[in-house]
Amino acid sequence: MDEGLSRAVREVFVRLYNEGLIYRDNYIINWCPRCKTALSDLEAEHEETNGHLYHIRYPLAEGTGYLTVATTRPETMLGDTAVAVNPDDERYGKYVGQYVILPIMDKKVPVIGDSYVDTSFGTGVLKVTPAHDLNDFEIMKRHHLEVVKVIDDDGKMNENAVHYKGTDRFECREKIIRELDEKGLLEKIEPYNLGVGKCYRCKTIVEPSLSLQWFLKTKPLAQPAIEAVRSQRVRIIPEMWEKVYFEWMENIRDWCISRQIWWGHRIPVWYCDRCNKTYVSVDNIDTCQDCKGKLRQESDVLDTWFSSGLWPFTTLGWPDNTDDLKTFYPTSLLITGFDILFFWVARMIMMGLKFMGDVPFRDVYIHALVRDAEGKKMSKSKGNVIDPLIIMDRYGTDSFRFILTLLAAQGRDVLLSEERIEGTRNFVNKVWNASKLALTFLQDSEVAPETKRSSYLPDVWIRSRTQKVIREVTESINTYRFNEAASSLYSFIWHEFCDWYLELIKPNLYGKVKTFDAGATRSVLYRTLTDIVKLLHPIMPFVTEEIYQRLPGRDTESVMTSAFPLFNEAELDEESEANMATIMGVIDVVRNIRGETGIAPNVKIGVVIRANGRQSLLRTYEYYMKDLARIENILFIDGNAPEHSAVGVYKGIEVFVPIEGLIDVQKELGRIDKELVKIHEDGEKISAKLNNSAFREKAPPEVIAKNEANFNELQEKREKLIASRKMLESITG
RNA sequence: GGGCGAUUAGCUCAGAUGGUUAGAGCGCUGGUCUCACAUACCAGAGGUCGUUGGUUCGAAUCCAAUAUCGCCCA
Repeated sequence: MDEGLSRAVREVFVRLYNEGLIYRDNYIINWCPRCKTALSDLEAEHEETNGHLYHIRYPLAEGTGYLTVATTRPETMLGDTAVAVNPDDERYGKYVGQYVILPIMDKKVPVIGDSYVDTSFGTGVLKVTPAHDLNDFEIMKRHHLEVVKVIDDDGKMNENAVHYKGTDRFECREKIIRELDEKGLLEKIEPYNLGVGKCYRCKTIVEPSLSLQWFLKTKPLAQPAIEAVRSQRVRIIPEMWEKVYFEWMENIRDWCISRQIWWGHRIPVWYCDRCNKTYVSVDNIDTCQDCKGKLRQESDVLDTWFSSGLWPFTTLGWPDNTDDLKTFYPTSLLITGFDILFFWVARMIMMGLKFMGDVPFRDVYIHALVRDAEGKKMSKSKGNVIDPLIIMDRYGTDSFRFILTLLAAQGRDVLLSEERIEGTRNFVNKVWNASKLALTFLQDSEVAPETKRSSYLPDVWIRSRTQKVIREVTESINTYRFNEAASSLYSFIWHEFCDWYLELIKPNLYGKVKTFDAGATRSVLYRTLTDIVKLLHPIMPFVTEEIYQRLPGRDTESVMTSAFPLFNEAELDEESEANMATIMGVIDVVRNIRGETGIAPNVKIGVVIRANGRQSLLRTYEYYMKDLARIENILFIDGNAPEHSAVGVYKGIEVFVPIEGLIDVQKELGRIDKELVKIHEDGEKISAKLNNSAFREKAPPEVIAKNEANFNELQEKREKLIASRKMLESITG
């Protein structure tokens, strides 16, 4: 044990003891017969188990007849010291004050009345075993009953168990049932599901047992800790977990902190065997002050979670007021799993408030749990564990990290399958290949291209989009929505940067188009690639570092030490984004016609565009549209549409593809019809709103305007498609 | 028994403070080895948002009930 931490633990123990918050008492605790130690309530895990409810007859002491008790644990009857009924129970109320004979033991025990007894459970008669059941123990205190322990620390019956002495508790159960049956006292056995407490460490069924242990009074500590979360001095994220925290804290019970194991902080208490005096001390002591007798230190140690709860300040040097403590307490964030919310987080908050007078951390982020593809918790015994090392070996660390981030939606567990990891491996591959291309465009120079403002639309657009992504990612990370950060990056990089931007700058950088300043484009490419690498770095550290190392004129030795991109509003450009949308929209229309009507990819086509006022924009970027949609030539028109052609519409811009000899007219008519159906369905939904007078009266104007605009756009598109359809039809007709 | 959560395309899931014509990845269908990437590219199909009521001009989103599943605490 670390010297400093040991001191701190003792210090805490002594202070709490002196304040009366730590005490030693006989109480029912969870005992693990295998580990031979007491456990806290949290360390006894309750598990639903198929068991039985045994109905046993306890003969009345006076006269004939009996009371039938129902129990799941017949072996404990040897330690019964009473039988309890609800005094309001019409069936049994009259027996209160009488006695029954405890079978096997042949012992007279009283029938008592206690409102704790649930009349609807079992027979309504409860056997009371104060030494082996918490509720029975409480009843014992109310009625001043005798306490008889019948199970020892090994889980075997002890000397109080008459002829069952030395028998294992479960074996004893069987034997007792047999004996009762032989004596005609076993009424029936019913199947019954019950929650059985098991040792969290070894899964042995714990024995509730009366035992002398050390306890921490938790209510006074819990109250401020509840308040701290309620007032948001500590934020638990996702918020849902606050409810769980409150639920537990408000029903908290005293904490059994002593353990009978050989490892741990030994309890700093000394006993004088001669005069029975007890000392509690930070420093070791060996002689009794009163009788000068030799002192014996408590052999029990503390629950490991006791010292863990002190971790946020003891690791910073407490109880000394060190610089570290002054500087770093309270810390800003704790990231942990929900399974130790009570074990650790709640206790750190309690202890922090108690000893530092302040919370140990501002935010607690409860991360998701990784489960297998079926949603099962991974466990070695089930054999469904996905070994991260094997996965990283197979798919790469970056893709493994990326998939975990992508799936880490708040408040939801992560279901992991190899198939999904494949998807992010492909993304990593995409990033690498895209960077490889970008770097070939940048490698001419040793230094970073000087920052230039570009007049090339895709450049302006990608910068504007990059800024928005920077803003989104930053915001997502700040609010612990890591999956949103990952998915923003995924779609931006793949579907905007790679699918569009890189394709759009190739003609300029390969020197095929000289109208735009290639140097400016190179500068934009450089900045965008750099931003992407930095944005991705927290999630994909290895590939990004590899790329960063290849960037000419990078500003730091490693991407790790470079500054995370800062949102720069000056690069936002809505108009350029709209213009790009137009160009991409027109290209999409052509691709759609090609794809759906089955024009072979290697066939170049002619296109006629009625541009609806966007002609100069489209003309400027004509080359790129041709390039990306495999167009031979574009004809801009104002007047009549070409007769024999397929048609598509983007925001009022009509795109005609003359199909003579290219496309089956029926196929094209079918394509148009499909689109008209879609437009009709969408239009219905919107017009239903617009025709509703209540909507027009009560909806905000901007919502109405938006719906109207959408509706008009659909109508316009519809009219244009219908016009073209008619023309085509007349040709075939 | 008490509490919390989930239920959206074949599968896995996104959808802050109600206003979309409900999205993504994988899978599926058709077509491409187009000079970064076939771990790719292009196009496409696929959903009465568990059910029933309610609030509202308007509900996947809010409320209530109900069903199924999961988790936590007794």
